[in-house]
Amino acid sequence: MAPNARRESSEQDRSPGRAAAGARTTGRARAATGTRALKARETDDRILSAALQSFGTRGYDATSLDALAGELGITKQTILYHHPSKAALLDAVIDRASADLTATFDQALSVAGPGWDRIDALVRSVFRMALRRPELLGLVREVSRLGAPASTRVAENLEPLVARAQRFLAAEMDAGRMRRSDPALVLVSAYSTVVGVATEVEVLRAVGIEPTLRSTVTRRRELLAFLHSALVAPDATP
Amino acid sequence: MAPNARRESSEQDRSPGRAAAGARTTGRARAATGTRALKARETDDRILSAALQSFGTRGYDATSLDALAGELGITKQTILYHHPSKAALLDAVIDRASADLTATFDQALSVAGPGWDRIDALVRSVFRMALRRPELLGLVREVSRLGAPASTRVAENLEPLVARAQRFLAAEMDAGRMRRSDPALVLVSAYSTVVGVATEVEVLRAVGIEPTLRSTVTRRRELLAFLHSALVAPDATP
DNA sequence: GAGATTGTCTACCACTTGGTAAGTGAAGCG
DNA sequence: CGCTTCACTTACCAAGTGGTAGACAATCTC
Repeated sequence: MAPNARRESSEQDRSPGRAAAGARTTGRARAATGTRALKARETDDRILSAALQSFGTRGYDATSLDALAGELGITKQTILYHHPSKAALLDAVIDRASADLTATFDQALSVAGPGWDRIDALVRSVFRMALRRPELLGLVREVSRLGAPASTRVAENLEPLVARAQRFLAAEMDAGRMRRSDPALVLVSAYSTVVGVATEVEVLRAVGIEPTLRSTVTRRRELLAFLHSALVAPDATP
Repeated sequence: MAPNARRESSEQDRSPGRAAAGARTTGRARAATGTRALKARETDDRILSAALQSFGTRGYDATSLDALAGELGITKQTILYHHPSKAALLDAVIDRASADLTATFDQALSVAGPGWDRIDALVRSVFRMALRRPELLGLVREVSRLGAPASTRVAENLEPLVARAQRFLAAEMDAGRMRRSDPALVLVSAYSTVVGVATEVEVLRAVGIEPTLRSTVTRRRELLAFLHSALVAPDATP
């Protein structure tokens, strides 16, 4: 069954890490940074990585804690020690994926120029992610399918990113470099298109496109042209 | 687990109906159309409807045969009588959904004019479907996620539709009414965009759009503008 | 170094999963 | 009418499911 009963409050009450994260030297109050705690955090890290991988590709329901533990060489109960339930594990995975996504985009945008170049950089970033870390986009889609408690979390986590994108689109429209329309709707269209083209391998295969590296480059170029035509104001760009 | 071991051949060997479908008067060889067989076909129909609904919304893994049987007021074994396994049930559901999709599109295109009007009609058709029969598009996406044996079946079933769309795009490009580019790639972009916008309710919610009927109309209009800008050649349309 | 704490494991449990075996009653057939 | 076939059911089952209880050894605290 889908995860229904999830505690909505209580934030991050799961045992190790996080609680004192951010401050490297925790000082007094709880030293907590011995070799033991460190190794535990490493275990938790491996758990989160494997869970992200599996949730994002196989899916949440299709991933069992036993299987997860199996491929990690630990027992299921170790997972349940770090995360009190499967639903809580999903929450933690969502948080990690959100952080990864945000970091990747921030990095891509930080080296990009102004105007259209930012969209170009973003699309390239998404395609690179679809190739190298397909589980990230897969998780977003999977969680969006799972609905209520989990999808809300993703939405909250990615809200800064969304807000930033909307501000950018609005500014571009104000400057006359883009066709004027509702930024939120343009964002949804662009998001659906980019993620769809980047991820829906099966659909590509259905229309006779084998997803090789070569064809991926072609697709990206084609998509950028598609987006450019749709977004940029007719007399704005060289 | 995902459905892996599925018999690939043997076509439609599931018990009732279908075998002699197409010929109203089966003549000799097996009368098979008594009140009993009829009622059986009706049962199978209800099974397929409920399964399509559940597979398309909750997902394949999240749907148990017990739950399915429960909401139908029959026993799980009745389902397994009509379809030898859950995977076989999925195949049957895919066939039904494909037929529905094809029929809907055919109908939409049969009343549409030439050129851009055909795309307009198609997009409207998809949006209507996303509102009234969300399980159909949901199933396509779900199956595309499940991969290998099931997704192949969808691809095969929808191949005529895809081929038709590609021929249409190629013709439009030849006539100079559309920007010249790879029809297959344009099709993927358009597909991703339309289905994405039509189905990803959670994403919409994330950017602050509540999916009311009113906003759906707005989104559809906006998307049509988006597609029009991306596809139509600059000096082709009024 | 005694005792508390922490991370991990062994053992178990109630429940659900897809699937099988063996009927059962009624419609169809000669 | 007797007998077969068909649509469907009751009764199971082995293999998993997420989750709990408790033991145990390594580490940290004093």
